[in-house]
Amino acid sequence: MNISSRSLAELLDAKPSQIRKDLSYFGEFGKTGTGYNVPELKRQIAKILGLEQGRRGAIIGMGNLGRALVAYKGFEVLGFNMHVIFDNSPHKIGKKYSGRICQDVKNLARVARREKIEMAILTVPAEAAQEAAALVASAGIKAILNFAPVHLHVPKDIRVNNVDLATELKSLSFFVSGQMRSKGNG
Amino acid sequence: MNISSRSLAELLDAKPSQIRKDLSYFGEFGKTGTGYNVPELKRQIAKILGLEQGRRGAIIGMGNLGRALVAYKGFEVLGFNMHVIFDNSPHKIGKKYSGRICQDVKNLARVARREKIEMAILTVPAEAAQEAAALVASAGIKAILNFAPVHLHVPKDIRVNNVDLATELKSLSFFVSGQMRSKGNG
DNA sequence: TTTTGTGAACCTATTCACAGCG
DNA sequence: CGCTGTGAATAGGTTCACAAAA
Repeated sequence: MNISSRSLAELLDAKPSQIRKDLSYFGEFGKTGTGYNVPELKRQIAKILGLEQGRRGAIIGMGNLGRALVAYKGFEVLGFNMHVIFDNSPHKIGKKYSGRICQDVKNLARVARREKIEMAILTVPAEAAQEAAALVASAGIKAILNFAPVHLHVPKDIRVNNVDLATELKSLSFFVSGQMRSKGNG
Repeated sequence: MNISSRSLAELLDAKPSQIRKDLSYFGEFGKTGTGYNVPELKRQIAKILGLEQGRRGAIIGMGNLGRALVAYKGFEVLGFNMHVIFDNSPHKIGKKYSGRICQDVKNLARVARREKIEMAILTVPAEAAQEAAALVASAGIKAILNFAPVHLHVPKDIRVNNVDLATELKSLSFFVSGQMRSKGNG
């Protein structure tokens, strides 16, 4: 099964040249006149993203959002195992969520080492986020997906991706209010 | 209470010139030698984002994530009312979630008009997302915050902001795998 | 002084356009 | 032919650096 940069671009609504340029940064995956072999391209992208061997992560914060994420089945098929869960509340530590026992976040470093955790999802309240991030950092975890609406201060070898729903809604509000130039705002 | 572009930049970790340039697109909010008056700046930004009068939204899809979002208190303080909720399942329609009665998504257009809904949060399964987006579009709603991991095809006067957790995790995986140039990837 | 607002300079990203391969 | 990969050309975004304001 093959696909051209043109079809790929239609699917993602982008320009074909963008697809080709982006892929060209990592290798030559296409065949002139034919396009890209889909299973092969998929394999190559998984390799680029470091998803071949699977990645293990922890979810910190068993509030509504944290519980929703533990229950979510969609990560596993991509090679993510996000099943080690933490909280700081005595009411939650030891309880099971989606079949996993909630651990004390104080033990993050120890458990993370044992479970080979490489990434952390932060679903704690805003007030608790910076402290949680510090724990993550001192546990040697280098990647954080942060849902708390605060800017985290972390050592610069740690990557933080923020998912800020309030910002997304503000962006939509700006669009709805009708003052936008034309293209995307953040 | 005043703040300089320098302090603001430190807080957000950005360059001061970035702060000043960005604000300058919308007006002259600062005082030379003094900086920006904080409450005034806040008011101006709320005005720019169209948040003065508050915005009303619907949440479509009462799965784990949808229920977590209805329960979330953090939107209201920003001026968002996201309390009209929908699903397509007979098991959920008529049930209460965080005190709100779940409506049949088939009635989206009628309810949206009555409730002056301007934005929609989509928390439906991937397979249902395109159909839900079509319903949103025909209800006259022009802004969508989409949590489903699919690219939505909508009329071009509709804005879609995507929150794709799988993409975020892939981005972190790429970082953890250690092949990154130095700065941010999407 | 201090600090804004802004052209100019710089840097990065996107798109074009075409040689060359199958 | 059809289509990729890629330099060259554009466009877009960021940072510099300074005149003017307080």
